[in-house]
Amino acid sequence: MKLYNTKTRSKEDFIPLQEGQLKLYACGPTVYNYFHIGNARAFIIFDVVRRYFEYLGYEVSYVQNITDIDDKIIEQAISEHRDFHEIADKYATAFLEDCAMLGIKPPTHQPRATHVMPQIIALIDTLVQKGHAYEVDGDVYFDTASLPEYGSLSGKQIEDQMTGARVAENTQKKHPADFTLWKKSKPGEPVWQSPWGEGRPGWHTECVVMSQHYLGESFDIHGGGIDLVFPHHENENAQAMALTGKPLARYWMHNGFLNIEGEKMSKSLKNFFTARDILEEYDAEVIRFFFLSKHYRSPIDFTRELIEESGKALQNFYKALSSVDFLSLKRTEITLSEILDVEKGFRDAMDDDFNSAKAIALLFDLAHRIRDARQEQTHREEAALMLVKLGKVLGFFQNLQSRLQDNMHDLSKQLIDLILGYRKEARANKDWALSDRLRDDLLALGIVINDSPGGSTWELRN
RNA sequence: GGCGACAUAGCCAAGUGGUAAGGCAGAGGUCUGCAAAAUCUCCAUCCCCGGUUCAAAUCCGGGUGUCGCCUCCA
Repeated sequence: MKLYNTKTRSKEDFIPLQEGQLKLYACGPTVYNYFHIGNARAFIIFDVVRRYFEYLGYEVSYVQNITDIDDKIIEQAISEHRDFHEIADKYATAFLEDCAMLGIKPPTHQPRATHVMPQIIALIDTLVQKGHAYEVDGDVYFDTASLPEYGSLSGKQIEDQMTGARVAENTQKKHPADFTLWKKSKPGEPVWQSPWGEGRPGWHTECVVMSQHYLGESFDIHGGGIDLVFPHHENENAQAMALTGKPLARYWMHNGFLNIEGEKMSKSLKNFFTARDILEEYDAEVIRFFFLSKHYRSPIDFTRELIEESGKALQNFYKALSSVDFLSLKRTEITLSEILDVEKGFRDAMDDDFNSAKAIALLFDLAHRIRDARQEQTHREEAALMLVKLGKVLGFFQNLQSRLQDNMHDLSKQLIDLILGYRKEARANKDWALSDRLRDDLLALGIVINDSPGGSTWELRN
């Protein structure tokens, strides 16, 4: 298993801290709004990381935070004229709903920042006592100069980067790179009591507290979007280094950005889509296919044409599974070496820094085998079993049964409507013998015809 | 100013030294009363220039182009 580590900018062999166990942390949302389609990409990618490790037999602890106190939430609360708690709850609930819609398996733990406030304050206090943080008039800052390793994750040299960068003047800080750990409250803002007076936590600290609480002071993989490398993850790691002398995580994984029609998604360009918007229009599984058909570290361009293309491509799997009547398969064993080789190829692809695009190509290979009329029946069934097995590792086929049954259901309805069409024609020709025969035959199948002046309808007899 | 990513067929996209996966679209064959479906086959030498090598999409150097980060951001 190799994965690309942002910290070293290279692919490395993955070696877990404890054999057979994966401690994974991926940054969740700040719940000030519905999350957008770019967030969805990250959530789906780390869902697949988690599923793949589980498939490999790892015992996975997957923690994802819900940051429910932050400037943006306060701003949103003001604009909606509501309490910040209500806003945070509203969007946290929406977040969970949307993730479920996307077929994302719930993380092992999903802690909220406001539930760990004593620990956040304790962490900041420790940093102050260790000389890595300082207070100025109710605000507490992390002292980046106190940590020689600061910048090592993102590859930034503090002195260089600040020239020309748009960094707001803050005369309170000792150094422009110093970041806020604790923020003195302004009137009307939510407050917690602290050794530095009433205030609230800055960004970055809650992730350190929550990840270490569930995963230990240093864990295996920390993930998030590429934009989080700096400053968020750099600052998280700095706190951990200052606290324990050890990095927060051994491997840092970051997914690439999502653009819309070739442009950066932004509210001002009016190309900002929430996952909720997209899910109204497209199937979650199609969205997942779209994301996984490209490597997670590459930028991805979101267009309707490409989503629709993904839908067509995905349809191949269902056609194949329908052709073997997958739901009626009794066998579960896969013994054919050719099919097992495909599984090996799938693992090789996924072991290579989660090459899901290559893995999907192997799923098509299976679909192709299933649909190839020249194959022996047994081979087709084994290929179908493997297709579902591997597809599920990527999070596909979660509603396989209803999906395949719905197809059948729709077909039945269409067939009945078709027969009713013939009967209508027969009745128009006063061919009562045929008309009655059609009605009786349908009735024998439990389908009741109701004739009315406006036409005929049908229902199933209970 | 600093840092980084990317550039593969009409489109999307894998591929880090040995002669270009897969998907969408397209073309042709089989099948077929016609059509559709199904199925089979076909469709690129990898942005440009130079270098290393028996051999490069793949390594090195130089261009060109696109995008991103350094400010809240997945």
